[in-house]
Amino acid sequence: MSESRFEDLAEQVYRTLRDMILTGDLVPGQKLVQQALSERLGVSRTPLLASFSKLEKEMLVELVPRRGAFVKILSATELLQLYEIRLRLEPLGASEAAIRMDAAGERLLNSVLEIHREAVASGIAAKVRLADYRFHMAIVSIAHNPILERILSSFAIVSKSNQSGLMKPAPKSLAEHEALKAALFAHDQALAEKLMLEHLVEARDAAARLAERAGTIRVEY
Amino acid sequence: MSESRFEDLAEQVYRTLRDMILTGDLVPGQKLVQQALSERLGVSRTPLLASFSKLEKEMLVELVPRRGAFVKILSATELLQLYEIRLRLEPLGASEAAIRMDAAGERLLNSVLEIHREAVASGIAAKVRLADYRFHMAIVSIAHNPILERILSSFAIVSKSNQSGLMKPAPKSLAEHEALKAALFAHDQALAEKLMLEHLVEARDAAARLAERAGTIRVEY
DNA sequence: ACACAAAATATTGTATACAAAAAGTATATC
DNA sequence: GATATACTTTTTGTATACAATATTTTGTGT
Repeated sequence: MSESRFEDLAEQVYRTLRDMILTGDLVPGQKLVQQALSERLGVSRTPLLASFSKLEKEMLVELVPRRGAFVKILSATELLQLYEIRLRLEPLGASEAAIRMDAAGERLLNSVLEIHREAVASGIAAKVRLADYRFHMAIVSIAHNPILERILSSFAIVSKSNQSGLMKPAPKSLAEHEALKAALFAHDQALAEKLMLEHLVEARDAAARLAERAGTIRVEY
Repeated sequence: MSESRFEDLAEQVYRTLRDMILTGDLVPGQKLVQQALSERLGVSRTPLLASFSKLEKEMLVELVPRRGAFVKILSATELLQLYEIRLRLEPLGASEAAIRMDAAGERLLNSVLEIHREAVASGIAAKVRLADYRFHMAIVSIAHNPILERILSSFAIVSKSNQSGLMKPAPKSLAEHEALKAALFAHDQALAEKLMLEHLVEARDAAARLAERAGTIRVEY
C-alpha cells in the first residue's frame, strides 16, 4: 500500500473546508449551505455531507439537525478547555520532538520559522496566524505521533479561526518559537517541554479571564 | 434550544456502532459491509455512510477508499501513543473532577463503582471492561469538560476494543478506582491527579513493552 | 493439481429524486 | 407598528439508482 492512495471526494472536500476554516475563508458562525457550497466546489451534496460529518468530529463544524452545518463558534469556556488540554499535550509533543529531532526536522523547523519571521515583518495578521499554526504543527510532526498531531491540529484550527485578535504580540511569540527551536535542536527534552508550557500559559490565562468575564453564554445557531 | 433536540439517523447509527465497538459486537479488523449493515440496522446506506465518517475521525473505524470501512486495529505503536496522551489528559480530568465534585457526582461515582464491583465478582471480562470504561467516563463527565470527554471516550473505546486481555488484574484496578474515588470525594486535586497517573502508568509501560517487541509492523486491510 | 485469464457478482462512491422541515414572505387583524 | 396566520420557497435528511472498482467464481491450459 502506498502514499499514492486514492483520495475520494469526501476526503478532498474535507481537506478543502478545513483549510478554508484555517485561513478564514470560512468564519465562525457561518452557515455552510449545502447546495451553494456543492456548486462552488463542483461536487454533489453527497461527499459534502460526508465531509461535514468528519469536520463535526474534529470540532471545526457544528451540525444542527434539520438546520444545517455552521462553522464552529467557540464559547469562552470551550476556548479555555482547549487551552487546558493544549497545556498538557503540546509539551508532550515538544518533548517527543526533542527526542526525535534530526536533519530533516531541523530543515523543516528552520523553514517554518523563516516563514514566521517574514509574516511578522509583513504585519499581516492572517499570515502570522498561518505561520504560527505551521510552526506548532511542524513540531508535532517531528514528534511522529500522528494521534497527537490530529488532535492538536484541529484544536489549533478552531482556536485560530475563533481568535481574530492574537492572544500575544507577534514578535514575542516569534521569539519564543526561536527559543523553543534551539531547545529542540539541542535535544533538550525538559527545556523544550518547559518552554512550550510557558509559551501557552499566558494565552491560557487570557482565555481564563475571558471565560470569567463571559460567564456562561450559550451560543445559538 | 433543548435537551429534547431531534437526533437524525446518522447520529443514531453512529451511537449504535460506537456502542457495538465498545461491547465487542464489532471487533477490530471487521469489515463493515454497507448493504448488510444498513439492512441489519433498518436504514439506507446514506446515514450509515455519514456515521462511518464520524467514526473515522474518532479513530474507531478506518476508511479505506474503494474497499470499505473496518473497525480500527490499533498497532502497538498507536496503543502506546494513546497511553502517552491519556497519561497527560486523564489526570487533568481527575483534577477538574476533584474541584467540581458534588452530591450528584458522588452518587454517579458510587453507582459506577458498584457496577464495577459486581462485574469483577462476576469474572466476566466484557462486564469488567464496560464497567472500567464507565468509571473513567464518569470522572470526566463530573469534570464538565466535554471536549476532554470526547477525546478520552473515543480513546477508551478503541483501546478497550483492541485489548482482549486486560492490562492489569481486575481486582487491582478496582482497588485503584476506590482510592481515586476517595480522593475525588475529598476534593483532593493533587492526590486525584497523582492516583490517576499511577493508575495508568503500568498499563502505559505494558504498552511500551508491546511496542518494543512488535517493532514496526504495518497493518493491512 | 496448479496457475492464469475471463466472466460474474458484490461493493463502494457519487449523483439525484423526493418528502419533511425550516425559513422567508405576504396578508390580515388589532 | 406589532403580532398572528397562511402560503411559498429553500434547505435538509434520506432513499435509491447508476457507474466504477474490487472480489469471487468459473473456465482453460499446462
